[in-house]
Amino acid sequence: MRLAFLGTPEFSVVGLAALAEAGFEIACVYSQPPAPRGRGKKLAPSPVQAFAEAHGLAVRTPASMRDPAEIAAFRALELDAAVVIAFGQILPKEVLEAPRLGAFNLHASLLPRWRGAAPIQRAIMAGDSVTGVAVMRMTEGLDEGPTLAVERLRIGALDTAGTLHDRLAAAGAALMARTLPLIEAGTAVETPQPAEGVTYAKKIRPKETKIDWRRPAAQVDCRIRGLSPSPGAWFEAKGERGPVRIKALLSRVEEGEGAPGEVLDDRLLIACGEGAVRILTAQREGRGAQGLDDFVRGFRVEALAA
RNA sequence: CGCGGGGUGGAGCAGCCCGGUAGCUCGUCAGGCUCAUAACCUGAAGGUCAUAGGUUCAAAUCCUAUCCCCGCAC
Repeated sequence: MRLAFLGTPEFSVVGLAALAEAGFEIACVYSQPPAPRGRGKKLAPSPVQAFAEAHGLAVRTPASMRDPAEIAAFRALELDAAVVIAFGQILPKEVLEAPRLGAFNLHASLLPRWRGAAPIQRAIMAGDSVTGVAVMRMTEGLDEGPTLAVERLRIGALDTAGTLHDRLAAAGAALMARTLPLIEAGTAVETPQPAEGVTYAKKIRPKETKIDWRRPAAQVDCRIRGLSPSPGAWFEAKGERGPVRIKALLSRVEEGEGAPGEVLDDRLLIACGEGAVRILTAQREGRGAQGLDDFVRGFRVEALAA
């Protein structure tokens, strides 16, 4: 099968690698153009672009797929199908309809729940116990197309967006690789998404990352794990030279009572609006992530900053 | 040239401002105590203080350059 692959972040790389490995012909890889990333605001290629170049695949990084010249070039590829995994751009109808069989998207949620940008994080933040991956035929609406294959995955109590991301990426990559042949054979069944249960996974905003200890422990815990490892939920503790910003990367709900934000013991047990949360993995500014034992050895949290 | 933090025995940190004996918590090893222990007590091993220069009688500490890690912003 002759494919174009459109994707940008690490999540997409897993899918691209799987398709290449499975022997699909990757006519061209599309990714978002290099953008200033990381420290020093240096221009860096997206993970997908980096992977594609390292593996000798043709890559294009147009600023917009709406560009008529870009659309013409896309048509000229004479594709069987386009595979889109977290590309980061809305694709015009002309692009979706250019490949012989159409364009197919891998989405990391049980559609129609969590359509949109940050489905993995939102699922954990909402306290969902199950999520999944879905292959769907792309239509013009945002993640509204009919699904062709779905796989469910449980969300564990200690799952973070990071661990779940990895499992979903692997499961999704395999699902896509399995489903494409069915699509080509014409045996794949398209199921319209139900009208009920639609939710949207909005992009994570920095404002959402500060921990609000007044919320119930379960919610605080979900937020911590849903935002971990990136961008990370954080709070400020009282340090000798002023407040120290600490990221909570993994937590667990525990018994405990106290005023919200009260430090209940010397092992990062902090009172919430209801119950308490113990932080199991933490990271302070300038340092790497540390497990509870290591963190506590070098930095004692006695009270949170006001 | 975006802003900032950090690299100190195996792990996590303090010491740096105000140069002068290598400190703390833990781990490891040996011994002791104990019915016993991840508990407690005693002792020991283990460090080119990221790297390269410089200043100085003397540098973990001050100056310069380089490498690596991290947070914010993006």
